[in-house]
Amino acid sequence: MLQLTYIREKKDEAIARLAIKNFDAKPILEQVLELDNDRRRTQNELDSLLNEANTIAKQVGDLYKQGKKAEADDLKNKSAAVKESSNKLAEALKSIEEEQQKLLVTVPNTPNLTVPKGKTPAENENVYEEGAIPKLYEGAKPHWDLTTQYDLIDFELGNKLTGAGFPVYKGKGARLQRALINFFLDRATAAGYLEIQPPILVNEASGYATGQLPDKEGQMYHATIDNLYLIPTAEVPITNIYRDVIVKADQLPIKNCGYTPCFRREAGSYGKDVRGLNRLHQFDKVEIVQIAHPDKSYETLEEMRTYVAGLLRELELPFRTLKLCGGDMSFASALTYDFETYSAAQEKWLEVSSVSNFETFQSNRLKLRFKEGDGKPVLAHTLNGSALALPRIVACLLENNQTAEGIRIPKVLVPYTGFDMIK
RNA sequence: GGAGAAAUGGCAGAGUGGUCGAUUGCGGCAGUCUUGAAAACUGUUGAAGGUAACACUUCCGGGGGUUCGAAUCCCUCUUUCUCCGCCA
Repeated sequence: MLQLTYIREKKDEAIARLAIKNFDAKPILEQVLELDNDRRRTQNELDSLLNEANTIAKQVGDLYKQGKKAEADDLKNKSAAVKESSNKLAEALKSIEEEQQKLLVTVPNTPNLTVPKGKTPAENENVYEEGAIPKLYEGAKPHWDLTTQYDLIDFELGNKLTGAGFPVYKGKGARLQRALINFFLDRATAAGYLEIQPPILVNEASGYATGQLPDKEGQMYHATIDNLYLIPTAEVPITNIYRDVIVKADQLPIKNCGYTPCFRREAGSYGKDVRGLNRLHQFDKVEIVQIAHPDKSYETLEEMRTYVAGLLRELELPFRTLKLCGGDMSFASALTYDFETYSAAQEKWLEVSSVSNFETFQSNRLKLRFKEGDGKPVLAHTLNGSALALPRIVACLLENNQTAEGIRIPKVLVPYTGFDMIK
């Protein structure tokens, strides 16, 4: 959620920046500001009425002490009238605030000024590319055939147990999952991230604070009996650790990482992109989260970007980094880098990580602030990224490393898998 | 799941209807002293709205109520603790 003071002070800048996301902010922001004036005026009136009521109450107390009962009763009547009008104003204030809030939550984050204009993924800016596209041997197969051939992942069985998009990993397939998770967690810990193991169900308040609710409600699995949501990413519980928290400036940056399964309903996704591991309802991911000083958050973003690139390099996967254009960015992000690895048998790039700076967009809803010395609390910047999501990495590893003799495991993973070939 | 107790500022812990946003201690910050530090002493120290700055308003787990007036009384929800039951 955008900060009201920002809209108040830099409305035109906000409108210009939101135009990069192809969002016409002018009418909404103007309405928000109008409501803001209403709100302040109403609050002022209410405050002076309450002041009056407080004064009367004190006088009544004094009069009783002095034994002047008749005068006290007089004042009590006066108080009743004041109370009636203050109640009315309080209600008006509440509805103004609600209306304003309703509008504010529909406004996306203002993108960084370096974000390229554009509407579709085709307009994302390819900022970096590394690694050679592998040439596969004759008879190479897509991963969904390899997983069957080597009995690594059983999609049909998952379908029986739960439904489409819930695969069952078996034997070396399961071991490869565990290896990747441990590899990612070890690397993150070595890079200074504190490992967190959060709950994978969260309450409504958490969903709201990181922005999954109310707009993306249909994308989360909802355990209605207890009104809990299955997390779509570890970002939700980990970022919510800092909801309503004021940290000290010298604690920044805060670096957390966590492995969790992630659950996504993926309502509205069809077609060949959902084949095999490309799009699942349940998948595993290690997430990295940072809370940074506003002056440092873009340095932090670059650091995270370098970190993710390092992981892909170690896994020997060809990858590229895209700076997302305004139209392809998420609602909450100010700047996002996507990482894609090349899937050699599918002959296409697959998104495996997304690293974003949210600036104060999340922290405003979270009320996540930091304090410098005796200064006033200031909203911190939040950032997060996948490091990494497993399924598409697995797809690329299987496809790119397949040989007539079997599938080769990258060197860095061998200590974790305990085998160097899947035969 | 049953019975009882509790929820107050970063922490501990007073406060049971009237200058209580809240005594006090610890912690934090600033200063005095010191070559420096510690100790001691002095001062300061919650958040939100509002204002040019004050004023002013709101917040004592959440919500509602009683009252001229609520941290204090009532209702309700949540959470925690103790005992019992069940259990990976």
